[in-house]
Amino acid sequence: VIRTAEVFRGAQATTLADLDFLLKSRGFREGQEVPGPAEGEGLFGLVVGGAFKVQRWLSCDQYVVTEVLGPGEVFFWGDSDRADTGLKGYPTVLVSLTTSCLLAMNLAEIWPLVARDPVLAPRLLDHLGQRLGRLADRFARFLVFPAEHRLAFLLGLLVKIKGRSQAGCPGLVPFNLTRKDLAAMAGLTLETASRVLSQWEREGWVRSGRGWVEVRDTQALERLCLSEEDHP
Amino acid sequence: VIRTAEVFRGAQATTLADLDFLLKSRGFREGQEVPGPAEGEGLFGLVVGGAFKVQRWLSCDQYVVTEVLGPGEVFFWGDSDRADTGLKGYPTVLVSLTTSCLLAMNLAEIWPLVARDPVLAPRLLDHLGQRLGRLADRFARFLVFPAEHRLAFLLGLLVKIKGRSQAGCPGLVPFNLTRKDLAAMAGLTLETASRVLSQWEREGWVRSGRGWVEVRDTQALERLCLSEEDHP
DNA sequence: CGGGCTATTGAGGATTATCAACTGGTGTGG
DNA sequence: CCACACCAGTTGATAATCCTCAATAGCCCG
Repeated sequence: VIRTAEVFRGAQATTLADLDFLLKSRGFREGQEVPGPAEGEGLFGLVVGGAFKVQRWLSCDQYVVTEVLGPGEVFFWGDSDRADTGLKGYPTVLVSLTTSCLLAMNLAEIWPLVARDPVLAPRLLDHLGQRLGRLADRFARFLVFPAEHRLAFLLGLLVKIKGRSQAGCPGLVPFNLTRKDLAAMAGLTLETASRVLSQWEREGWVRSGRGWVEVRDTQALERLCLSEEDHP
Repeated sequence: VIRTAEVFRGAQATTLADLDFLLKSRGFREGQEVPGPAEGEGLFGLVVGGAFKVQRWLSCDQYVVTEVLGPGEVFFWGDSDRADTGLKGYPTVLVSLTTSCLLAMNLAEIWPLVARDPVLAPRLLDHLGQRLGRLADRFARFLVFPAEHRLAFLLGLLVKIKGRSQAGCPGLVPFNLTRKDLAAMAGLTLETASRVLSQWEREGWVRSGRGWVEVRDTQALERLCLSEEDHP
């Protein structure tokens, strides 16, 4: 399994052997929370199957999903995000969106491997760099553009995550997704998310139900994203 | 200069020598744009002095500032952001906020150094990880919280960047900052940014003028940020 | 069958964008 | 040195978006 991961491709045999030994596989049911690292430690992980949302609590009853990690993606979960950054008292958590599988190890133990294997470091840096770029993109869009654009862009990202449940339905988001989740990812309330989806359903662009969404007209949604960025 | 940078601390002597040879120093006047990498190449850089804004264009007349890089911060500027990600046609640019100095080199040439030096990779990964975490924090806040919170949080970040012009004025943002820039960083229009600042000026919490802002009551602004996240 | 959760829909209101007019400072060129 | 344009900022009126609150319907589970 480790060998097939994009981030580890081309790594030395000894590195792969060490990873084989260190990384522990863990399964998660839908909606289950990934236990965070212990005090003063960190967690390094790789998503093998399924998907996880990175959820940031803003208050006791409100959260925002900052990222969705699909198969092949990696995370560095610092020791409680360091005291000075982040929303104090409300930590970041990882929650599985569907039946998922994860490989995880102590964060501290990855550093010797990174230092020793000349392939690993560039791979991981590139991976993080891409993530930073994508988040900056979403940040810019979601600050400025209206609800329709945000949801359309978000669905465009979500359907690209490959999953088992998509067999035969290419436009189906491959995991459970309530209106509340969608709203938390787009920075909206579930009411507005519901309204936008209802409108799109009337247009015939999507189909949706309790906990699932299927995109039927990808181009229509792409037009909603592009219409506001292109004025040449 | 290279030796004093946090990201390079503890690196091998040969690494530092190589960096010394590869990194070229470049000065920038206020408002000047950093020339991007050539087609198919990339740029690796370290901010030595001053500050730069990472500016993302959304349309021909609107941009958002996704990050502000201060002294000691590093950037990996990919080859035109890769075709599949980002806002097509409107690239990301780096613009200096004040008289600034930068060390830069070809991105491709950093990989051998990273692969060889066991200290460098963990440092850079940690640096990027922190940046990702901070951006996720801003993302969550700015999606959900109102204008006052966003601006207060933003000013809190900006005054922490150390600069020459702050000598004697600890609350002064150490570079030129128009209302338009502030608005672009907070995802607001310059009118609302102006209104909020005027209000704060009446309260005596800030002072501001043409292109500068000084925070006089840090705690008042911190209260504006905290009031909405803590409901225990 | 009832309780809880998800989703839908409506009305009202708060926030913020948009448009517009205006002020004052800065720099430029005659 | 002054007139001028121009830019940054301010302020007001209006409008649009989206949130909040509330009521209701449907689905799943015990």
